[in-house]
Amino acid sequence: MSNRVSLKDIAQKVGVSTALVSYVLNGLEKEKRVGEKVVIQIREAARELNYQPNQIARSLRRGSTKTIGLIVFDISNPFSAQITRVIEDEAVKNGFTVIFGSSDENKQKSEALIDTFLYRQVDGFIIAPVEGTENQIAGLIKKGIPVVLIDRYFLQLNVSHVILDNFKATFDATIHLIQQGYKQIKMVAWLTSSTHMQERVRGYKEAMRINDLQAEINVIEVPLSILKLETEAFIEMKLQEMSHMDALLFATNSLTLAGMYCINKLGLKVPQKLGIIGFDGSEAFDFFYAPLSYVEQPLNEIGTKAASVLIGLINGDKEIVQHVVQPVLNIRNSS
Amino acid sequence: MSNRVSLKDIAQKVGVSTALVSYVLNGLEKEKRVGEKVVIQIREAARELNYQPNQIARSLRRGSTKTIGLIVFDISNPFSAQITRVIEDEAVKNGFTVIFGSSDENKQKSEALIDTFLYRQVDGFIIAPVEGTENQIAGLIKKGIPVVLIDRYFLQLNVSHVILDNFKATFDATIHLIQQGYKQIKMVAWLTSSTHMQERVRGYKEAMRINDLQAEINVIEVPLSILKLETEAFIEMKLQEMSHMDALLFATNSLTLAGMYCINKLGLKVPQKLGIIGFDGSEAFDFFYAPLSYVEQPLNEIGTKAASVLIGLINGDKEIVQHVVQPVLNIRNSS
DNA sequence: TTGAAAGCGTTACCAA
DNA sequence: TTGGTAACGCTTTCAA
Repeated sequence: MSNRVSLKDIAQKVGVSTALVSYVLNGLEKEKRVGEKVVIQIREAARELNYQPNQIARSLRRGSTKTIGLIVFDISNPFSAQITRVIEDEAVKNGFTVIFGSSDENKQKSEALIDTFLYRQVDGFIIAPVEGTENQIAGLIKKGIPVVLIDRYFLQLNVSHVILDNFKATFDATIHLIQQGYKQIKMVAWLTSSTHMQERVRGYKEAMRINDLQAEINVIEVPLSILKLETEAFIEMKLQEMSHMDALLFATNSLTLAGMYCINKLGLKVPQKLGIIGFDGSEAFDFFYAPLSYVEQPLNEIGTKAASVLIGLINGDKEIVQHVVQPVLNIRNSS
Repeated sequence: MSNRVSLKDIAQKVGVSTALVSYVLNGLEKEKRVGEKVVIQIREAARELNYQPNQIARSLRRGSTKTIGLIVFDISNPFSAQITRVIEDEAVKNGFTVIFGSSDENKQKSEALIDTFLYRQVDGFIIAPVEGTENQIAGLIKKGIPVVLIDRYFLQLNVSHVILDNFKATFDATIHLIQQGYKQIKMVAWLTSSTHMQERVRGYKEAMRINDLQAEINVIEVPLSILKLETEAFIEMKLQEMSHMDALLFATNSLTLAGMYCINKLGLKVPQKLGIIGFDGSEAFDFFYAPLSYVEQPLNEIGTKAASVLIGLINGDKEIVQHVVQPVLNIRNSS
């Protein structure tokens, strides 16, 4: 009972060529000066046969699919999911559909996804790029395919991106901790050479430095290769080794959550014995016994901007847009 | 610098027809008995020219897109996001790509998404169906398009689905509360005639009934139309009106979270004065001062099963599969 | 063993 | 002004 009605069926029924039907159904009847009665007949027939245009055929012909390929780290992660939602809305508003994939921070998966999306002729990409995939991104650019990076970028690559002011994020957070009287402030970060992580570490260090606290600078670097459950154990171990420490600044959401479990387990008193600032929001932060202060990324702005820049590029904009959004420091009971 | 290399380019370069190239690049050289040197030449040329097959053209020709259309309520909601991830993995494993959209529990959006995905010729749908969209789903079935519903289903509709045993979920939870000595157990649910919600309410009522607690049955019904922030205020109001109550059972994740905010605000002592059981997991549950007991849906099973059933249908299975998964009751400090 | 050619459903060029 | 018809890139049948 498949409803495969094509332009040809309508054309036959009305007794005209498919061209006319196409014009009318695309609203070009004025421009192409199609006879009035023919227009009405075609409209009528289309409704009667319940005609549904075939986007695949249209895409093949037009050379554009009205599809955006989105690559995030993990769609089940709230950060990815929220930004995906914002991108979806902006895409739909502009008549685009989103196909997505999760890279799991894995180079091979990233490449496989890019290839799949290329085969499917996406009009452009929004990518949260995995470390070490400069060449994959560069390859897209060389092919002339519109790309916007989010969350992270590559210094050597002249590509549009929308990212957080990572330096300012941790700089402000550290300054706040110092103002609250904390001095032995340690940071928990991922061990990676990614620019965004380097910038977050630099923000912390710089804030410490200009307050004459160099001696206290100490970054707990968690290897990326570690499994989720091990993260907690690793941080716990490091915290116990730490001889003096009165505040902790976390570099990402996942590290914050792992840290919260540790702090609960070790029974550290927040904020009296230990000040904490987390990264990104989470409902879990609200229910920690001392609701967490945290650095908030304006996800709406990032997503909307990324999508609109990409759609601009798809529509022919030539200008590379590198947009930096400002973090918001939400202060609550934990610092 | 666009890399538009087609079969024809390779054919020309090697001096053969596009048919041969197609065979070789699809691995049919044995079956079609293509000459050995020709095979090698074609492979070589394809690599040299960096040939990328055009899925759009292939889809048009084959009449299948290897694409799954996924409609969830809201991709930014962790429940949707997690199940999406599972579906993604299963899809990728089988060579499918996922296009998705958020319905926001809105009939119009649901219909628009279905239409968009139809135009795009998806091979099948996985849908968490919005209340009142029976006809939209029925329309797909009538067209012969494979559909699998998740989370909810329609009694009148004979469609494949994968859902939770909703009755058992709340029945078991209520029984547990009763066994812990709670008697004045109230339920917080959405006000809707959806089967899944009705079943959850029924599970609660039945457990109360068989324990001679009919008199205590009381369902706080939150209107669906309410805004997120209002949910909290509404529940708070109802809780204050409640003259006697010693336990609360929440019917969904969002209601649980809203309830947790209220309980914190009203300063109710959990579990001494009030037992709580939530629905679905959440990191926030872990950090509530009395870590929450909750009914867990096996999301992995739901997603995997839904995807595999759908792929089965796409590949020609005729059988309608209606799969019910079992809830897991996780008991912790709050009950 | 190979190739010509017919489509898939649409759009858009160009001829009348 | 209107309407054929070629072409988008691929698969697949049929003939050579």
